[in-house]
Amino acid sequence: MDRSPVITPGKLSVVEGKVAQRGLPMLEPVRHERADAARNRATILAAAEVLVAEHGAGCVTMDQVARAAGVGKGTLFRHFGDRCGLMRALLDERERSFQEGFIRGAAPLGPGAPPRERLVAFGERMLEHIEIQGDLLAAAEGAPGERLRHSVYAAYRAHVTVLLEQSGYAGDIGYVADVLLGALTAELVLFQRREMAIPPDRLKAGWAGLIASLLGPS
Amino acid sequence: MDRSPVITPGKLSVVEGKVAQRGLPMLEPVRHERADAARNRATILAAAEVLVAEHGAGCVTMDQVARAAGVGKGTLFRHFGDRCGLMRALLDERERSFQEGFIRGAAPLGPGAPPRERLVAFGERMLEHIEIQGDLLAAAEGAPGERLRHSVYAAYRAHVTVLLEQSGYAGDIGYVADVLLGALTAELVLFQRREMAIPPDRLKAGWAGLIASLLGPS
DNA sequence: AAACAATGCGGACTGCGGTCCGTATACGGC
DNA sequence: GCCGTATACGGACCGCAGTCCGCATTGTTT
Repeated sequence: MDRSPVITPGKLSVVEGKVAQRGLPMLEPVRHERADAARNRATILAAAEVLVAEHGAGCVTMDQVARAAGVGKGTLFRHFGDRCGLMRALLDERERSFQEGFIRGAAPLGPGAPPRERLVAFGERMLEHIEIQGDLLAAAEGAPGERLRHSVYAAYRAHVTVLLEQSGYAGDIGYVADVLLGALTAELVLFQRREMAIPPDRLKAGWAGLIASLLGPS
Repeated sequence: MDRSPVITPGKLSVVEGKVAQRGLPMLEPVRHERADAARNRATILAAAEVLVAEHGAGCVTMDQVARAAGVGKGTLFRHFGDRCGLMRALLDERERSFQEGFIRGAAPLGPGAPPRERLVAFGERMLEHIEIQGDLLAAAEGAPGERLRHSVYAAYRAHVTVLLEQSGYAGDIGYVADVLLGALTAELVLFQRREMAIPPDRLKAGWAGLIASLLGPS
């Protein structure tokens, strides 16, 4: 797990400015992905996409993907680390446009609207996202807590934190952000939708009501 | 999975009054556990307890438990269904006394105190519970959503729902109950404690503040 | 006590995620 | 074009959760 660098180059061609979990900034030299590797990654993603569309994200095994893509299993794991990594890669594009929406998109989701409304819009948008990508999101969840460690979560958390702050929320903002994001978990939402048969509108209303209760009368 | 009834008899000797998920009440005849089976269950639990204490809940395999208990693997799965079932069984006793605490115990956790205070006390107690049983709780979590399906969750949910209602909360009580319980998940709390190094006091304060914000000035 | 279901037992077996390492291939330097 | 090395590839291999099914034990009935 430490031996092979597994760079997962999404689109970075320069040193990623990221800092490892409480570690030192990584100033490693840029390592270039080989041409065949890039080709293989694309092939694998394409094959995986088809299989997932066909059988559902939960029923696709890594061997199936490898065989369908015509590559060895090792290649697959080299590129994506583990099963969840592959699923996340499949989500990636849509996730990215989703993030664009609330960072630079139009109000009320994007900047421009008052923070409370943005918060409500964020939740509603996320619920729709889960509605569509539910299976994939569920399949992308790995061991307990992994979700929280990932950069996607950090982005959501930062967003919610800022909005809470701008709303003038008085309590422990970081804490509340985590709790609020818990309401928008694929695990919970899929349960509410499928097992408790709660309609999307009620979830959205519930979210809006929650925000309203929290931030008090404005 | 359907073939063998797997009754998991904790202490019930009469028909369990439970109702299956939106199903009909189960009026099946009482089947009682054979003597050797009961003996084996106890042996297994004892062995598992030792192993978990020794190596941590996450590092104990089912084969290890089986070998240590001197039984076959099949027996183990027959009794507990799956790995999580075994972990839950280990938690069971402590969980039960925990539940006793807020159902029939002394105020402010138990009845007698105003519902808001009971809610705060409930969260604080749960945080302590996670502090102590964290590893086991994490190991007991299975596939995403399984937690929510279990009767323990139903009990917590019912409790929180009632308290919210008694507090005169105006919004969607069921929804808010689920969200609040999300704040008391082993997954989240262990992450906050271990990876974000948030001290217990801040979590308790965060919870209390959250309740206060939600229910407004009293 | 004998015979018969019902229930429980054990451990070989399967399928899957993930690793390892000997071999093949692409790329930079000459 | 040729060579050396960093990089990537493949698939045999491992450990673990969970299943299956022939055999053993229990306790019940007559």
